[in-house]
Amino acid sequence: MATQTAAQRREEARREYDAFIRSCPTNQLLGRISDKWVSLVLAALGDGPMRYSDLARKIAGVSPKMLTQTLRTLERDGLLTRAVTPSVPVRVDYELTPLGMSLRMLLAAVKDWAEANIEQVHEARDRYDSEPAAAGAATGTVRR
Amino acid sequence: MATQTAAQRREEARREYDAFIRSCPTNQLLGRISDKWVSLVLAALGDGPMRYSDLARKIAGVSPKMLTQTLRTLERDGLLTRAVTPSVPVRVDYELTPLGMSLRMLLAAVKDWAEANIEQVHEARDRYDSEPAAAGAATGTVRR
DNA sequence: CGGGATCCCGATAGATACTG
DNA sequence: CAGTATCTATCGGGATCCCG
Repeated sequence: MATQTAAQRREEARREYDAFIRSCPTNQLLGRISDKWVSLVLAALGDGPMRYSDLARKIAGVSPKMLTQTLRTLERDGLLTRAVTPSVPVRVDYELTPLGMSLRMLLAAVKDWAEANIEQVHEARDRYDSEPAAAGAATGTVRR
Repeated sequence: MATQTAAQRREEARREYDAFIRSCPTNQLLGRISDKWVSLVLAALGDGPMRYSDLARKIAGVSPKMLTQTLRTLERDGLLTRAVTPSVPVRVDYELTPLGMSLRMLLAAVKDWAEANIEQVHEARDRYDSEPAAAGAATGTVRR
């Protein structure tokens, strides 16, 4: 057991890395905003408060479970507020907090970059895909 | 079969939504940058070109497979270049393109937001977690 | 109306082993 | 050195049913 395999060394490194990742604000944020539904909820609530069912209709395609789950984590992180009105049919309103608004701004920046550069990305992709895959093309990997 | 269930209607909506999503540059970009390794590779290459094994060592914890996969997609999207030098031991250098640099800037903006606001998020989280879960607390859900 | 609890499946990250 | 090929364990996401 003297000589450590490369895999063993990498596993140890991975632990440190994992610990680092969890404490890294940037990765936490990336994980949050890249969530499939988060950006849509944030966008939807940008026009003002909405009820649960309004959100469900506006986002169209989201299951109740995912909508609730998304809203819960966003509430937990202080990005939106949840107001329950105990009327006869219950009424629940969601509204962005200033912090949520702020995140929405950041998302807008992301959107701007995407719209400004997506064309270049697509061109690069087309170029790459139409490449002869160089000489040899050993196993014939198709890269799709 | 006259009455459509809510699930059926939602499924149809989901198809439209999925088509929309795939064509949405913002979501494409979010998917890309939120990839676990992409941000790390981009960060690593910010200091200049690096060889494959240098990246593997610097990123520490990544498996060969994931590193290669990440590099390939980034190359395909025109965010970095891959230069093979057919010397005796093969040598491969990776370097960011201007587009890649640009994306790195965006990521920096994300990082800035994260570092500026992560504390607020953590505070909100602590507050949320220490809440009595309101009156009634029916099923005793613990929310962890 | 606004959810919670549960089961299930497809996608994928990662370990492992091998190659030019 | 710079990957590729394969298998498996995990896990998010969705469907479904039920409750306050």
